[in-house]
Amino acid sequence: MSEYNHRAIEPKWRKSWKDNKTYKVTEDTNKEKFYVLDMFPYPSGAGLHVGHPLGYIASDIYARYKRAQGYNVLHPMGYDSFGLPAEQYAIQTGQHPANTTEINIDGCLDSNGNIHTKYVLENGDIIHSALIDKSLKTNIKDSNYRDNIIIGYRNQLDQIGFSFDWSREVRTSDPKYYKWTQWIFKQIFNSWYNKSTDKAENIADLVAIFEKEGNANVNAVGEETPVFSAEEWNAWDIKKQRAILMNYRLAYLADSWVNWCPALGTVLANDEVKDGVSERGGHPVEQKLMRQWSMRITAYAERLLQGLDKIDFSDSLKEQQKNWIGKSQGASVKFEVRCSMFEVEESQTPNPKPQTPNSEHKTPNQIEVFTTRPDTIFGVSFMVLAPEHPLVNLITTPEQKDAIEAYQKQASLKSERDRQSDVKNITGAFTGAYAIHPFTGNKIPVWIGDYVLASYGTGAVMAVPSGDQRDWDFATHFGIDIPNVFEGVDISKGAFAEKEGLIANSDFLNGLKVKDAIKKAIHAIEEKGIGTGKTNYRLRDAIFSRQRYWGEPFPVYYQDEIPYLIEDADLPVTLPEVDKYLPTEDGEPPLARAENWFYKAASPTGEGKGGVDSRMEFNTMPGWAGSSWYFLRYMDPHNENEFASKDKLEYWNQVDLYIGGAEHATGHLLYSRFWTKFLHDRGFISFDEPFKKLINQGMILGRSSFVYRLAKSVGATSSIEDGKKDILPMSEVPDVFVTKRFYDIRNIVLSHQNQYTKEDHEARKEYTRYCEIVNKLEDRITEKLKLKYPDKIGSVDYCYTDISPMPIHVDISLVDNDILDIEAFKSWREEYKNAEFILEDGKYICGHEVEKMSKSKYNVQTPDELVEKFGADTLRCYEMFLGPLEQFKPWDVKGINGVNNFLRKLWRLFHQGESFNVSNEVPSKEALKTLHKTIKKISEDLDRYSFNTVVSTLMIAVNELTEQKCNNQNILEGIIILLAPYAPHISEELWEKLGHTNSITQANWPTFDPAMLVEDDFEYPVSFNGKMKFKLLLPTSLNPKEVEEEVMKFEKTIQILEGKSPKKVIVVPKKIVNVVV
RNA sequence: GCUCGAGUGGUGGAAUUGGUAGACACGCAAGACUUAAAAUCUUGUGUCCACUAGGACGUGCGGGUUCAAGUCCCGCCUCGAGUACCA
Repeated sequence: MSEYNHRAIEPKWRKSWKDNKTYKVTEDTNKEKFYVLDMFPYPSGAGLHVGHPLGYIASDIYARYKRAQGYNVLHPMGYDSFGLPAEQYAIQTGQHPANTTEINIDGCLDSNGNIHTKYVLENGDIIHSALIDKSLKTNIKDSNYRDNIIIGYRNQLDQIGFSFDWSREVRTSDPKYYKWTQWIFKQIFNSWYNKSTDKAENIADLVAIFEKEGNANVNAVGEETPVFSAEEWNAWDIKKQRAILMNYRLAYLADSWVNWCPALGTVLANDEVKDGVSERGGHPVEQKLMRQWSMRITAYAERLLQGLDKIDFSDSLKEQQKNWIGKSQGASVKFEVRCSMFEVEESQTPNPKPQTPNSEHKTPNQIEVFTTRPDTIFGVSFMVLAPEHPLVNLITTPEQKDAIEAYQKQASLKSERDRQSDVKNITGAFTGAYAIHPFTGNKIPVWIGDYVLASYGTGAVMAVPSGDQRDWDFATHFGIDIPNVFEGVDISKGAFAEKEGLIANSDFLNGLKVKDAIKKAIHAIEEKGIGTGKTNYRLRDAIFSRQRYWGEPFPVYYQDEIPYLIEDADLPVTLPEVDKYLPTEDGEPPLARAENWFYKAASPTGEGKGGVDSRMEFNTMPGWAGSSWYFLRYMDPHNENEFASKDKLEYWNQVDLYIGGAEHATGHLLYSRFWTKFLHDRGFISFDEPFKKLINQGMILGRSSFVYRLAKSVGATSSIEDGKKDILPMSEVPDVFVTKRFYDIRNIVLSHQNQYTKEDHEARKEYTRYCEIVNKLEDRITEKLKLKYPDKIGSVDYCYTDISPMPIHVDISLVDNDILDIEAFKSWREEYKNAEFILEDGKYICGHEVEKMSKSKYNVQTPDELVEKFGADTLRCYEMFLGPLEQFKPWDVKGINGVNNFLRKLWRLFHQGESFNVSNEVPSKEALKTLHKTIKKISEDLDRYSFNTVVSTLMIAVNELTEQKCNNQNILEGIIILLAPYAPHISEELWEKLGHTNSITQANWPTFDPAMLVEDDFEYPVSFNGKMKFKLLLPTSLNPKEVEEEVMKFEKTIQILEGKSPKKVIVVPKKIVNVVV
């Protein structure tokens, strides 16, 4: 066996690793730990394409590298297995999502490659949940039925040779796992956020305070709650007490405006909505007021922001989180409102309450606003309220009532999306009411307008048209005053929004710089008692309910519509069986279909009694629930008493390296940081950031191939009188495909219609030539058709002159090096079997384009076929070799041969002819130099996560050793240890052949010895005025002065200087010489 | 619009702190082996001029700092990502 044969080597070692549990890891306090984690996947039936394993390969390499360095490495994998696709499929087919999820993960084939009988019907048809393409009926008698069978995520992953400790696998949909998701929910429910200690605390402590002294001194994050005394609290019944506590809980039930997606039948979190449509599926989303569970993530806004400084995430990701949190500093100010209606309407309570978590106490005759520019308060010439603002109905004068109501109605009909796309359209209505300027006493009109959002700040703004473009536009549109409060600035064309310059026309702020004016203004506002300095966040509380089936049930039941928690002993609350996975007729979530779903246990704590009046919660938790803490469960995945033991949590601690896609920037990565901080606050874990270092892998894009089809039509050339009846059917006319050159040349000719450069002339000539070929072909086709269908009317007409040839995606498997396999293409589709081709140099050249990989573009490359053809080691190296991990890059199979050649070349270093052949002689100085510079470079590269350059370095090493004809055992052993993280199978095989009985995964990373790289000579590049002219080999022992002398003596120097003497000579030892002339 | 990131041969990319631009690989071309093909090996390959020696230009564009700039600074252009009435 002298040739490298991955088909023999790779299965052998994968079996060995499995049998010997090579990658099983236990807590070993003698070793330093290292935790390498991948974002776990949602297991879809479509399986993996080459883009998916990219991050897993990188993390696997890093895990293996750290292991070789002596770390105890935790490197687990699992599945985020709750999710929409399985549920949508369940709705369509009635299949339980647990079944399809299992199929997608485990696959349908046994170890011999035969389908499990449970997926085969009596007549041999395969049940369609086992098929990748569900629309294709497939029978086990079909010769290639395996092509359409789900291989299973796990099987696909296993082929690539990852070093995951699979004994730690978790699945979020496994009741053993979600038991603890529910348990964590209970902790969050039973917690409140104490602003004084700046952390989450047990709600029982809060109850104790209420019982003792009421809530007057409680400084908590939560809904506005009227002050009550201990006596009042103690006198209330449990229902009332529970209702009050809901204002404080970190997981709370409230009526909130939510993103309702009718097509999906559920609400979505803000990060699940993109451009006004759902991220998954692109369905429209509307605002709806619903009773929902929410998580009070806003309590953590500041800590989530500050925590970013402690963690190593990319700048762009930190930036995204910062924007999402959206901190802004300024002041909140109250404006008095004068309105004759007040006396009449004052007693009425406003409703419905908008979602304004930050709003302070308001009496009905005040409008509270938030501003970041209190320095411009003298520039206020009107106020604007959001149309939904509760004050609007109270302050509107009778004369304006109709106009206001009409506007409110119009605004409420607009979806979020319409509002966004309608930014330029300025709309609003005057309420008839006036506010009083707190400093000037001027009357300022109060308007409503939908450019003010009900959900941000207080839902109202003080409009400063001179300093804010939106206010300026509004004022200009409605003819409102624009008082200028900036010194020497022209505001006739637009607002001046810069935070620079001096303030003018502003009484006590005149002549101050913006920064100073802000301070002074806040001071004055506070002194007057009309407001305070304030910080606002854009971050909203996270909606935690989903009206779906396939998610974690809440550990919650209701009595008198008050929620109570299920006892720990009764966890997990498992998903009940339902007849359909759809909402009920009255719009309740699918879980409401479950029969007799009540909490039957009597509660020992006396809160809620259980029984048939204790219905369970019908909502389920969102996708991010299970993924917010899974990295903790890997530490102790089988623990039945705790989510993970304290010791193990302490040992494994934070994730040292986390790799995954950037699409989770504001979802998963923010939520898991939030839960980690919460668990830290409540003393369950010792750290408050989950991920120390994060790398976002870039997407691998597909390289699509195109063929160009000419437009065709069938025209009637003869009349009916000729005795011919039917018109020739279009499908009988063969398609004509032109090569890429025709397409290009046509575009060139058309884009330069009136220019007659030489190139254009050439292009025209070439184009004419092509057109003639097309004409001839057309004649030939017409003749053929006439013979075949003598009694039909019509001739073919190719519209190459006025209709552009149409680029059509063609399956990349039919194209090699842009050359189309014409025969394969003809049999690809029935409609192409008679197709004709216009070639160039006898070949059909396809066009290409880089786009996202997708089935519909026929550019998907699966790892399976590459593993089959080249081996997993080649695939692993190639995916890394492609370019920097973070970068988006096109997939192109062409280069994979080069990487495969490298492994074969490496194999040959160990062999001579047919036999394995390594020597035990003392290695040459050269070979040692090659080895040690490789050790140095690879270690440095891996330390900075430069995965691609490592492959090049290994190639260089192998090239050099081949050149040196080195087959020295010591050297080659070093090289394969360095290679092992990238190509573990071949390394294990060669390691074994070198006589080792242990696994190469136990070998130590070689140590770099600088002495091996010491050189006697250095080849100095000598440049003149910075331009390199020649190289000169000089002893490294020379000092700069001596180097200069040697250079000046050298004949080429004298030649270049032409007798002139240099102004200066710069010598950087062992780097460069620069002669300045 | 705002924020962040990126622009280097025919292609993917390398150049880590300012110090030989284009490593490594693909592709292409020529040659060797072969009846032939595949595989393998050898050589060449930034552009232009000279086609030998050599010279000029060259990292999106324009300027600057420096003995020296892909790398630092200023101003633009293009592409990508995120975000968008956030007061």
